[in-house]
This record gives sequence, C-alpha cells and structure tokens, in this order.
Amino acid sequence: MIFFVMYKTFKEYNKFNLNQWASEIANLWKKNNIFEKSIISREGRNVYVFYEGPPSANGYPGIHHVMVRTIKDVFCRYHTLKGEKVYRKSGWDAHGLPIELSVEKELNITKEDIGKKISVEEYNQTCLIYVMRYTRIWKKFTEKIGYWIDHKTPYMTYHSKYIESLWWILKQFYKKKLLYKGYTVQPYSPAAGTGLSTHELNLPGTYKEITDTTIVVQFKAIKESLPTFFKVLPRNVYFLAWTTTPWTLPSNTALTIGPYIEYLVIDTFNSYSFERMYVILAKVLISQILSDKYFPVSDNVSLEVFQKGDHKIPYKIINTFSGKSIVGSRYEQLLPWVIPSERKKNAFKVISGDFVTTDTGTGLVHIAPTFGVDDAEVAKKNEIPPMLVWDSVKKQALPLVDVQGRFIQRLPKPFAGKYVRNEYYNTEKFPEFSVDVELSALLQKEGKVFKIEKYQHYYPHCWRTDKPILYYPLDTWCIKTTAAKYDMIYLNKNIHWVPTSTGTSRFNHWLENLNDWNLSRTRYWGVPLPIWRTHKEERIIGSFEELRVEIEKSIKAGFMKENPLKDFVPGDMSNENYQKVDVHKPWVDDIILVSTRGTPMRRESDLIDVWFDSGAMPFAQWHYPFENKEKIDKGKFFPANFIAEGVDQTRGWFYTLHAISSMLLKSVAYKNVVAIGLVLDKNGHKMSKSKGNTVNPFEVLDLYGPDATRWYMLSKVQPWENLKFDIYGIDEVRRKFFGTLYNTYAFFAMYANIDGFCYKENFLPIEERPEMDRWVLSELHQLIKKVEIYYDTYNTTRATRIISQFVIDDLSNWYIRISRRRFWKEKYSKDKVSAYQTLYDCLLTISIMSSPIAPFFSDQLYMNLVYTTQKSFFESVHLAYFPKYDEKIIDNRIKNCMHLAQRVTSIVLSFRKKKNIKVRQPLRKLIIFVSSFEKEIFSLSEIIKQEVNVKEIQFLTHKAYSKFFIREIKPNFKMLGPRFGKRTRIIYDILKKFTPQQIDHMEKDGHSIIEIEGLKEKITLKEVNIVIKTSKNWLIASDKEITVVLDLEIDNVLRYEGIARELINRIQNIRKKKELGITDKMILSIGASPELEKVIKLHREYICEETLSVSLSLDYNLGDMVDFEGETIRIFVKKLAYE
RNA sequence: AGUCUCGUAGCUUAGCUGGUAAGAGCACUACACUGAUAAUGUAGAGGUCCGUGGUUCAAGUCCACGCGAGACUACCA
Repeated sequence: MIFFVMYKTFKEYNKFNLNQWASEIANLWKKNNIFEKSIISREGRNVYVFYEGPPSANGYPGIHHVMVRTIKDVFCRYHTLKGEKVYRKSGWDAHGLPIELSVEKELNITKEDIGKKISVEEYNQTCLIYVMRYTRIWKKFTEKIGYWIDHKTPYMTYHSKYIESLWWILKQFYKKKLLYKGYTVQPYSPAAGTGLSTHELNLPGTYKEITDTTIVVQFKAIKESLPTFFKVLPRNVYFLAWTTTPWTLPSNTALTIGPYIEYLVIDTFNSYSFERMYVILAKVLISQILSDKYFPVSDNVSLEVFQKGDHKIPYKIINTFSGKSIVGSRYEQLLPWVIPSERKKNAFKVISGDFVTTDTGTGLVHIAPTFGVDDAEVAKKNEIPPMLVWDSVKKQALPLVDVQGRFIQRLPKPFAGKYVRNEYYNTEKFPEFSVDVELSALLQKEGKVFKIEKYQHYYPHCWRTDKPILYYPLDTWCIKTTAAKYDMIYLNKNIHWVPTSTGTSRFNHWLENLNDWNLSRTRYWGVPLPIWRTHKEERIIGSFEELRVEIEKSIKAGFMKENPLKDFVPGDMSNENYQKVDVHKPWVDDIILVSTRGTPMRRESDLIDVWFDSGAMPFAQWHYPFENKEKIDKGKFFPANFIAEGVDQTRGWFYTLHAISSMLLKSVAYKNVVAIGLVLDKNGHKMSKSKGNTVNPFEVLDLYGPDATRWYMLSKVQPWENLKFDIYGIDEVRRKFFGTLYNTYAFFAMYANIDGFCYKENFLPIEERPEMDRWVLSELHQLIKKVEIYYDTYNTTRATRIISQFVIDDLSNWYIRISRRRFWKEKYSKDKVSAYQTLYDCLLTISIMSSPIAPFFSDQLYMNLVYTTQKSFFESVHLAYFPKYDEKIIDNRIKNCMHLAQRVTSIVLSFRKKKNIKVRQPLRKLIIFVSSFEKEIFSLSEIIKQEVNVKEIQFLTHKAYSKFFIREIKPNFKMLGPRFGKRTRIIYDILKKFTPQQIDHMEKDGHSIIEIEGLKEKITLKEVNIVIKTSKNWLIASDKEITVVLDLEIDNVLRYEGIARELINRIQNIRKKKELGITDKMILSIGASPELEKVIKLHREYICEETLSVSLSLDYNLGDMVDFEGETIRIFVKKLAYE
C-alpha cells in the first residue's frame, strides 16, 4: 500500500527557485524509490535495451558529460513514458592507460619504476583505489544532473566475473582462428621504451610539423631481370625512390610500384656525379623530380655534347610502360652492410602495391618492412623478408635499430650505435650531423643519390617525451578483424545512425579500411591475456574453472606447488566465490601450465587493450555465458535498442561493440546509435585544460540547477551537433521557459485556489468550450503529435523549441493574456470551469512531455497538479504515460482564424504606437478586410476588441472596398515559371505595370490577355495573386491577405472612458503598493480637478467594480499624491476590515 | 595530407523536395502593456545567406572549385 500526500489546494510559492525544486524532488525520488518504480511498473511490457558506455574513472566529469548523460537519460525516460521497461545498468571502465598515467603522476613515478620502487601488486592496488575515488565523484555528478541509471549493481571492468567473460570471448575468437600472434609494426616511443596506442597518437598536439632531410635514391636495376626492352640499353638503369627517412634505407628489401601507373625510362645524367644513365620514375612526376636543373630534349646529340659544368642537364624520354611490366624485377642492394636472416633470395625485388600514389615522390616506394606499417603489410603479402639479422646473444633475429632507437653495433662506422634521430640524444650531446644527413652524404659520394632536399611534413610525437615516434616491429597479439570486415559492413547497414552520415560515411569508411586489432598492451593495470605458451604450443584459457583444472595438471607435472584457485568453487556464481579470485598481475604471471609434451608453459605477459573491455560489455556486464545466458541468447538484453556517446567514440566504443558482436554472434550490438556532438567553448574552440576554457559542471549546476542546464543544452543544438557552450544561455532558458511556465502555473494555482477548483466537475466536452479554449487545446494536441515525432527521431532541439514556443507564446502570452478576465471576474460558471480545465490540461500535458528533459521541474509541476485534483494520477511524472493526441481536437480553421486575430492585433497595436495612443484609450471602430469569411472569425472579434480596445469591429470583403486601395499583381512563379521558361521575366515586368483598371478587369474576367514577343498569352487569375499594397496612410495597413482600417477619432465619451481606465491603473498600483490582497475589498477616495471629477462620476461603478471598492468619495485632503495626466491628484485607499 | 560535417544580422540560429525584395531569439535604442510576469508588445537599427564559377526561367537551397572552422583518420614513400 502506498500512501501519498494529498493537497487540499494547489501549492503556491513566494518565490521561484529552480534549484530548490530540483533538490527537493531529488530527495523525494530517493525516498520513494521512484527510479526503481519506473522500471518495476513496466513489468511485462516491451523491454527497451540501453547500454551505458562506461566512463573511464580517471578524472572529474566535464561539462560535455552533462550533455552526453542528459541525452542518454532523455530517451530512456521517454521510452518509460511510452510504457516500455527500460532497465539500465551503470558501468565503469576501470582499467587502462589513462588511469595508470594518472596514478604514476600522483605517485611521481614512471613506468620503469613499477616492479622496482613499487611492487606491481601495490601499484595495481593504487590504481583500484584511484578508480574507486572517481566513481564516487561520478555517482554524485550523475545524481546531480538527474541521470537515472542503476548504480547498485554496476558492471566494473576489473571484476573477476567481468574478466572471466572477456577470457571466454577471447577463447571463442581463438577457436574461430581470429586471434593470432604477429610480429607487427607499431607506433613506438624509443625514449619512453613503450609502444603507443592509436588513442595516444591522437592526443592533441601529437602530430607536429617537422623538417626532414629527404632523398631520391638510385637503386641499380639488375638488367637481366628487366623486360627485354631494357636489356639492350648500353648503360646502367636505376629505379628512383624517394624517402623522408633515409635511416630506413639500410633496411630496404623491396621497391613498390603502382600496377596501373605509367612509368618512364629516361636517358640523362646524375647531377652530382654526372654519370650518364637511365632512370625509371612515374610519368606524372617527371616535372617534380627533373625540375630546375634539367631540360627535356628529343635528340641524342644534346645528350652527347653535354659536359660537366653546363648549367642545365638534358634528358630524353626513351620509353613508357605500365608498372605491372616491371613487377618481379630485381635490383642491387643499396647498402650491402647486412643481409636478411631469412628468405634472402626474395629480397630486393620490385613488387606491386595499390597504396602507391603519384602525389609526391617518384611513383616507386622504398620498402623497409621493419619500420613501416604499409611496408610490413605489402612485404608480407609478397613474401619479401624484413631486414632482420640474427643476434647470437639474444638468440633471435632483430631489426637494424634497437629498442632504444640506435643502429645496432653490427653496422659499419660511423653509423653503429648512433641514434637514428638526433632528437633521441639527451640534451646537447647530439652529433652535428644526423644519421639522415650522414647517410645522404655517403650515398651521394657513392653516386647513388639523385636529389637531396628538405621536406616539411606532419609526424607523430610521443606525448610523454615529446620526441618523434618510431614505427617499430613488436610482438603482439591481434584479433583478425579484417576477416570479419564484410560481416561488419553488412551488419552496419542495419544500424540506425543519428546522424546518418556518421554511419554511412564515417563508420562505413572506417570499416572498409579496417586493420587487424592489436590487443597487446605492455602495461600493468588491465585484463591479462589468458594465453600460455611454449615455442611450439599455446593454450588459451576461457574460464576460471578451466584454469583451475590446468593448474592441477601443472601441479602433477611439478611446475606448481599449489593451486591458487583451490578455494574457488566451479559453478558457484556467488560474489563471495568470485571474490576469491583476482587474476590481475602479478598473480596471473606466477601461474605456469604444462604443455602436452610435458614442458612448462608461461603466460604471455601483455594485457588486453582496454577498448576490448568496454566493447565486450553487452556480454561481460551479465557475466555471459556463465550467468544470464538467456538474456543474450533469447535477445532480452541484446542487442541494445539505443546507445549514445560522443562522436569521438565512432572509432572507439561504437566500433569495439560492433566488432565484438559481429565476430562473436554475427549480430549488431545496437540498433540505434546517437553520435553526440562536442561541447566547445562559447567561441567555438575545443575545451582543454591548457587553454583554461573548461567549464566546471558542478559550478554550473549549483548556479542554475539541472533542469535549465539540460534544457539549454538540448534546445540549443541538435544532439549530434557541436554545442558552443555559453552559460548566459542557461540563464536565458531559466528566465524565459521555466520562468514563464512557473508563472503560468502560479497564475492558475492562485485563481484555482480562490475559486476552489479541484477538477471535481465532469470533463467538459471540447465542442462545448469557447473558441479560445478550443484553440489552445487544438494547439496542444498538435504539439503532442509533433513532440512525439521529434522524440522518436532524436530531435530534442525541435522538441524543446516547440514546447517552449507553446508555453511562452501560445499559452502564456496569448491564451492567458486574453482569458485573464474569465478567471478573475465572473462567477464560478461553466465558462470558468472550462477555462480551468483547459489550462490544467495544458499544464499537465506540458509537465509530462517535458519530463524527459527537465525531470525535476516537471515532476514538481506534475505533482502540484495531480496531488490536488487526485485525478488519474501517478506518484511521479516519471511513472506516467505519454499523452495521446486526438486528431479530432486539432482544428485548422480555428487555428487560422486565431492567427488572423493575432495579426490584426499586432497591426492595431502598431497604429496606436505610431499615433501615440495608449491601449487604455478606447477607440471606436476597426474595419477588417478579409478575402473570405469564416464563421469563427466573428466569435474571435470579441478577443480582438478586448485586446486592442476598440468598441466595434466590422468585417468586409476585399471586393466591396477595392476602390479604396492600391492593388498589385504578384505573379505565381511556381505556375508561370514552367509555362513560360525564359519569358517569365518579361511577363513579370508586364504584370508589375498593370493599372488598377487592368487589375479590375482581370478580376472580373478571370483572366487577362497580354502580348509578349508578338504572341498573345492568356494569364488566368490562378496564375497570379492580387494583393493590397501597403498604404503609406497610417489608417490602413495590411499583412498578406488581410487589411485593417482603424478609426482614430476620439470623442469625449471615448476620452472619458480612457481616463477612467487610466485612473483604475493608478489605483491598482496603489493597492499593490499597500499590499492589499487580490480579493480584498476597500474604501476609495479621490481628490481631483473638476473635469476629472466629472469622469469619475460618469464611470463610478466601473471604477469601483474594477478596484473592488465598496465606496468611492471625492476628497482632496486624503491619500497619496499622484501625477496624473499633467495634474496632481490624491488617491486614498483603505482596506476593509473583515469580521 | 585524406575523409566527413559545417559556414545565414554583433551572438545563437529557422529556412521542408529550388519559386522571387531572408525569418526568429539575445544584445542595443525608444516607447508602451501588466492585479500572474526576473515576462511581454510595438517601432528602430543591423544581412554581398563565406568566395568564385556553373546548372536553371528562377539558387541561401543543386553541382564544381577555393577559403575558413571542427571532428575523425593518418609516418601513405
């Protein structure tokens, strides 16, 4: 049994405080478990699955998190309103480099110190404590912004259960042959001694412009391997290749050409050694390579007569051929210092690669498989060996550069032991000439250089050491995502992306250019790879149970003394049981398994990329498949209906989710995804700590409260657009939308309480209500219809704007303004009940529709309304259901008429302004010309009368008074354009010059014949619009099809009434000043000039009625002195004491 | 460097499938209205719709190129 607080009257407030409302509501939610109820109450309904992208708990939340979390919250709440069950589990990304680095900074240690100054165990413990600290802050933040998510049973990526699921998934991949160990080239920082993730490479400021020494190198072709044509050439043939990293040249093992690129053989000279020779390069690059120093010739003579010292070198094109034809050709090793340890015979070949372009360089790409990602790939495909040499000490083949970034000792002087980039030397100790320069000089001396120049380009730098990174071959475990590429592309077509372009372009493009996923991370705080290996055998562990069994075998073999998992009970899914296991480093490294041959197997020491952690959350959050199997298998919690994160997650979480689900189950992981735009500062710059333009979300929330902040963010831009965050905008939202809505409620509450309205009366049929009510209800239902569409299409901007427009313009500034008297003046009549019911329904509907975005405010509003009427209500707005619109209530005729009335009002008010006649001064007559009559317009004339203060309104058609107005013809281009084509312009000119008589005739005949270019053309009335031109005369004004004429003559009767109303206004002000209650009666006395006395006598009753005066006397000795129309009068007011 | 998104008044923006002197809000100025108003109304000022070409009878809207901003991707040698 639930007990609710019931209110006898509608709650009224002295002051409006959004913040206070929010904190009160937050407490109520907690106290009454509203969030839990919002899920339980939907038991048995459709399930709407939402996945929470786990935030990395390594720092304070920023203002953009408000945006992201609000959007997630909005759609979950919306779907709850629609009656769906929206369970959402929170989650935390507890592992990963960012956390490790923060901890290192806090402890003031580096990676190298781990295991030395601090034990791995202690280190990981510190990471865990660090994470816990921030999850607390995040929870507080989440509550503060009103983001509803289940914090009681969050998924944590470091939990044993979570890790077990990850291991299981990896094992599945292994079984599917999607997991392999490979020697792959990775970004690597020699200075830091560690590989870098793509995430790290994309930190701001990583790519810097640097200037490198680049050379175009000559690789001497082995003629016999070339096509027959070359064999007859009398001199040496060279392949030209360009490189920005000369230090990779000793590691060269191949050259790549584009198979469909056209190449040339050219007869010319080397510009340094003046050797006459043949060079091969791409046709389109000839002008870039053979620039300034060279000039083309077509005869042999110029070549023959050339001698050293001539300032220009001749060249002659000998032949053209396509890249394909030289594939397989061989060349002499450029720097024959060492040879590859394997497959030597395959080295120094020309191969084909589709990545070769002719934008820069020579069209031939130098390949060093050890130091380039593309290089390694193309070499592998073509069975070209990498330049690795056998190290007898380490007993393995190593590249020519060591892990510190130095050339190995095996190379000749002066290169041996030198850092390949000068940046790697400490401070001032670097040599005068870098390896690049020295090597270029050497090659030049040997006549192997065609050209040397400086080149500026962007190159990634290690964000920790600020030094250029190296691409270096590392031993890593990879997931063969490329094998699932087409599945992923296909499955992506079933995902609804918001905005579409992110999915169809950006994400799809990314999928089409997929690389395998490098899983290995040489770190400490993360999920260990569950792989044990010998040289010949490897075993992957997919569960703790399996590990326990394997350890038992190992104990038998004598490799381990006892089973650290002995207390773990297989099959017992209790948390207590799982708390007995913590497989993090270093624990897991102590486990030695036994191979089938009886030899020890040791664990691969790396961790898994954290992105794998979060990408596996659909499964791991449920400890799948060990528990909750049906949640996934029966599709109850998979795939998600909805996820949302920042656009930056497209290649991050959105991708890892997609990849894992595609490979594991050939299914999408989510059906709808919103890629949320970024939050920039108010000038459109990215927020960053270094720029100092970040915004503290806690401060913003303290200042303006969550509702205004949320509303502001979602109304300013579409969820997927970048938001330029300006705190002033929140204040504006608070003032305008929330202020107005509050005032509307306050107005309602005040009068409803006076009249004792509690919605006890039966619901009045719409057709029995006055036009004004029918109009606002029509607008309301149209609003419901649109808002629903906008929510369904994730268009929060449109939704908020249209709600706000309804509240401010329609409800507050028009409906209430016009209807004020109905609430104030009359007795408790049917009309009044209609007004109350109408306003109540509007407010109630607004509270529900805006509740997803402004959850606190709208709940307070909702409760204030329903707890008093006790009519079909729920404990909270968040347990209510989205309103249903009624097409029958939407009335376009009344809408149009009201629009007309509003326009007329606007025109008349502008007349008054121009003539400086106050609205309080009544005027006699208003004539409105309309093109056609609508019944409703007559009933609305009362509204216009009241609003613009005129005594009489007359409606007439245009035709009746046409002779008084200047009329003009406007062509209907949509009809004339297609008919006349180029002649449209001429017709326009002719029609513009039509005289009033011609227009009259046309109107009478229904058409007009005009002559263009000698041809007679019939223009019908449908093809033009006849409009009344705005007259300069202040009396008349028109707005599109309506025209308004105002009688400005003020006689004494009108003038006196005006004065009376003016007087009432002053008296009301005094009442207010003297703090009389709104219903207090009073005694009134006025002292004024004889003329004013005459007015007072004439309008005595009116004045008394309006000011609730029981008596009105004329006395010049009492009351306040008030300036009134140039004279000083006295007004005395005394509250009547009640019994 | 490539890919994607975007560019409308000082600021934030609306402008549907091209239809003809470009609409709002904020801020500014002046005046008004108000017994719900931290609101509102009226008027004023403020625009080469980023630029240049093109398609079309007609371009803010479509196309191409350029410029600028942002994101993503990237040692493409």
